[in-house]
Amino acid sequence: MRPTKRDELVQKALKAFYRNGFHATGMDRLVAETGISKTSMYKHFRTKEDLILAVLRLRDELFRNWLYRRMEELADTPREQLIAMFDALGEWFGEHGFRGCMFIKASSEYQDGGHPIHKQSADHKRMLESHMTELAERAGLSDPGAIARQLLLLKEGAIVTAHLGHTDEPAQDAKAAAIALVGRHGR
Amino acid sequence: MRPTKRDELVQKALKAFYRNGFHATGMDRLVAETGISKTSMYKHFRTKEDLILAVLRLRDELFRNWLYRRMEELADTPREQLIAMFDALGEWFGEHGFRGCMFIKASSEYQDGGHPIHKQSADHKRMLESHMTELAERAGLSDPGAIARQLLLLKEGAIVTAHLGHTDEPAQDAKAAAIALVGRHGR
DNA sequence: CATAAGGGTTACTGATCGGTTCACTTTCGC
DNA sequence: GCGAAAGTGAACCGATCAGTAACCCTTATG
Repeated sequence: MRPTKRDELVQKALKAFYRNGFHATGMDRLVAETGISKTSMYKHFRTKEDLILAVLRLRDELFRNWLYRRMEELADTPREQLIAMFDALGEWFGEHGFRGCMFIKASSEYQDGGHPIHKQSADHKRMLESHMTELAERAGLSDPGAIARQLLLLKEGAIVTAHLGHTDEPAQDAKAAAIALVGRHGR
Repeated sequence: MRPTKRDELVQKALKAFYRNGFHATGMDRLVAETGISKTSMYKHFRTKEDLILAVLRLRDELFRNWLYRRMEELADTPREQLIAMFDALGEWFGEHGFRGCMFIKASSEYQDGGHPIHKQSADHKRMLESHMTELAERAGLSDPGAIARQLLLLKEGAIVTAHLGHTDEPAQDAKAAAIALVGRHGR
């Protein structure tokens, strides 16, 4: 358990990539922004791609932990927690520095479906889907898989729309839609 | 001022940027793929950014024309046309070469809200919104603005999810959600 | 036929890209 | 206190980045 430079690098690289994009952030810029020498970077990661994959792993962990926890804090029942996802998203959209979903960005810059970065982004979405499906099951909704996928479509749509419009309004729109969808899936 | 090389350049650049991304597509690569000399390119466009803006203008025109027309072909009433949007999207997702929404990509690579490319992408989404709102009004739906925004959230979500998962299934999920949403907005 | 515009060719700029090398210093476990 | 591991700084690699310059070829119109 040696938590030091490597973790520090991944954390700071996460911020830099999130703020500026992957292709647009060169390794030299990373050196400048993180204060970590290039030699060190390449001792921990063979390539920039490896570093990006590590960054995405961290992001996945942080984001899912945050979202799941926030949903639980905001509501008690599984049914209400699914709805509360959009309140949590609204909070995120309102943060200054919000720049959309890192995995959508990643898959936009590394579009080929076979690319490791693209695959890892897809994994993140799949993990979200299975969590939401489980929640929908516990909520006793009919066709939990379908409702989970629909809610996630609203989530992704809200994220990109909030980013494009620099507004957190999509969170409310998505929440209203979510309430309607969950409502009619009966209990 | 006849329509020739300039239009040809924009069309071919559109394909190249769509396939490979903006930062990842250099001007030299564009020369190779389009067969048009760099000198010529820079006679028509002062910078790469100008070229990208022209590409996005073309894309906006092509995409909106295609979507609106397809919606009209697939359904007769405004209400049904709103739903048919997701059938049209499903067709798009199934095309080989589908790589998601060009404007989401653009705003992912040029994240700063003040950047012209980001702004133009936002314009595209706004035009979609006003069209869908109008359609919702003609359909006699209550709160046409809200339903239009909700349907567009489903649309954006479906696009990114289809791209990430290499499947056209999100179109059906989104359509089912859309039917539920439009249904309860009564007439 | 002249001329001018549109386009092409080739080579080039300075900056930056991802990645490597080398010589050296700091930190830490034993 | 010694040696290995970890980290640093700076120079350097070939390739590519966006963009420019100089010169030539074709074509259409007067």
